[in-house]
Amino acid sequence: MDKSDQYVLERQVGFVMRRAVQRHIAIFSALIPEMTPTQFAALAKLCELGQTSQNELGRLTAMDVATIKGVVDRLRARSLISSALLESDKRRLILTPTRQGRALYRKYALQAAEVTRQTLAPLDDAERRQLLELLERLT
Amino acid sequence: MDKSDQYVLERQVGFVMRRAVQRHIAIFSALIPEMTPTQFAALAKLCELGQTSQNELGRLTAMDVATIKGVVDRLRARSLISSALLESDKRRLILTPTRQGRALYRKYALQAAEVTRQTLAPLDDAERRQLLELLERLT
DNA sequence: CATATTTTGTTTGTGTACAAATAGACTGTG
DNA sequence: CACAGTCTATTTGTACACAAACAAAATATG
Repeated sequence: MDKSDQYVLERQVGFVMRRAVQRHIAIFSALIPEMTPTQFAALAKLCELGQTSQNELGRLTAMDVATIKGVVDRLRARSLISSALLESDKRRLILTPTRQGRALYRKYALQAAEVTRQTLAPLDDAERRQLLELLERLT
Repeated sequence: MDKSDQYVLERQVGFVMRRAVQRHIAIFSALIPEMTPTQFAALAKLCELGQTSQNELGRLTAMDVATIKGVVDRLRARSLISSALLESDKRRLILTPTRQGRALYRKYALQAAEVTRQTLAPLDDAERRQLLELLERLT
């Protein structure tokens, strides 16, 4: 038996997750064409907190420093968030959602929950809970 | 109650899957630093088939035309695959793994299966099967 | 057989995602 | 106080990922 018989692409978690993510993103952009999942995650977390540093926002949304910078730059370019250096610690870039940012978040919060619902539509309630629980344990 | 109460980032499938994928990719690149998961998927599928067109390889590995082109270009630049126009249908770019490509695939096939094992390590056997089954149904 | 349609591939542009290098600001300890 | 180490942010470079527009080749259909 060949060593490579152990490996079947379609049975690898990485491949299956990648496809599930692709479908999820397609559903997201159909329901919320105005922004990407990543941008919405950052905006949502910032609205929830009211205010944080760019670095902490990155940690809370699971984005590394370079990634969160790009996301923040694009949100700021659209006037959805504003930024200012913190006086008491000049390393920190403090972010705040603007009025438009908060409005956009409110506008899409229900839609965003609907994205999760549609993504999980092929599963029943118990299966949905199980999937989320299992995925969380992979973290 | 605020509309946005419906939305908690940490409970959205998209967010949880994204983090699970991040961990998976970290495990992959620790065990197989020589190539990316995407490159390995393309090489593996091509070795399995022996030969296909770029377009079909993209479909089988769930990559769109622009993505598979980039992946193929990089694999070819490393002499892991070769390409030639098909005489009987000059639209098609037929890909074949080189000897080095096949050798590299054989070298890492077991490791790639191990990546899946380590990724699923927090789960027991029944849970692993369940997770894969549930994820597949989201496709 | 002529042309409308489909298929394959390329190109361009935008947006994650992460590693590694750099710089400036803070903190802790001697 | 000095300064080594840490933290925050930026920059650069590479690699997916997908939409949209395009060109060339093949196929279908009238």
